[in-house]
Amino acid sequence: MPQTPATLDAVQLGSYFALMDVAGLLRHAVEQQLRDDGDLSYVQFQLLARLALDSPTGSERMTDLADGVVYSRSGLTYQVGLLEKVGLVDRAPSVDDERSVTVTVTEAGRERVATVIPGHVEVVRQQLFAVLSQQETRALGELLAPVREHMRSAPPRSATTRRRR
Amino acid sequence: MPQTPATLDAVQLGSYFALMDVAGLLRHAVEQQLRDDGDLSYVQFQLLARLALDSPTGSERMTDLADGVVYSRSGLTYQVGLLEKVGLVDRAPSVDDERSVTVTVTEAGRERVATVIPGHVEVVRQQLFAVLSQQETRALGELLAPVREHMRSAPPRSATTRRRR
DNA sequence: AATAGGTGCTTCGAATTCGAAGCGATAATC
DNA sequence: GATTATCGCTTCGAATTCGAAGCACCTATT
Repeated sequence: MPQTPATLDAVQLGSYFALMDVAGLLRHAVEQQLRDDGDLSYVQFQLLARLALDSPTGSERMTDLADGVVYSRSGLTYQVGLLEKVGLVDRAPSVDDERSVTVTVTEAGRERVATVIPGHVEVVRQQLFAVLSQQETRALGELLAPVREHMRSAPPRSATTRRRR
Repeated sequence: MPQTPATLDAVQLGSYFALMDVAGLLRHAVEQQLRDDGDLSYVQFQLLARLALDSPTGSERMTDLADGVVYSRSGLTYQVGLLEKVGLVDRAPSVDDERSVTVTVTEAGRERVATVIPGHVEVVRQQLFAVLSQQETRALGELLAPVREHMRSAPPRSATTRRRR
């Protein structure tokens, strides 16, 4: 295999670091806005948004939520517990499988998402899209979409290709 | 201002989520490799790499380190403390300013970085660059570099543009 | 239909994270 | 040059995170 040197060239390094930095900075900015405007963590927002905006029924099983978000099961239990405590979601055993727990957004949960969205969008626009043209935005998405597919197909929690020591 | 609706179009949303997802998944993969191969967290690796590879002297002030990494001061104190405890860095008061602390990589620290780098590079290549052509890799970097500049210039920890409630 | 194994979620303890408050050291102002 | 503000770092407590272990339920094998 001649084409796999143990180095990243300068272009690759630059892209890699830029990606990680941008995501980190964006996440910080977004988290602060969510905290200020709606008293939500990024994860909580993701969960609520997924339930309120993506799910037709407003409900999902814990496992499906965990798979959507990049997140551990136990962490999910914790965050959903917090959301339930403040009345933004309900939790109930699934009808067809007693093990499963179905999480459902409450009306208050939907309202909270609606409250937070405008500021959220505004931050993302200012931080990320302010410096990207429409074409560049499209290009970015088209570059990253297949990468995401690729990464999701190779589960990150167990696959390091090989493990030494 | 007619060009600032409180919405992100589908293309923007897709790019935004793809970016956050990819970065999150990549970070997971990388953290696992670092843990397995060198018993380092991602932050610790960033710190060591910056000292060992980017700094001519192998030293930096705590504040400069914190600014380079996206990280809180107290978190930095904690992690540098861990690194010092295992002998990968030294910590000493600065000569010119008694308040400052100068952190320096030790020889062991340099070796640790060297140990971890090949696997690290391999993970990044497999997760990220396996699905990107050379041109695409370049394009990604060129898209993100100005974004990073923009974000760094507007400090994320204090600027939410405006805060309600 | 009994047993063995797999699934879905939670509990637990340890580690990591942050912001606020605190402490000396330095800089700025008068 | 004394006082006041600022800076650089650490300590502290609270919150969040994870993986491992545990528990209840479901599925497959016989």
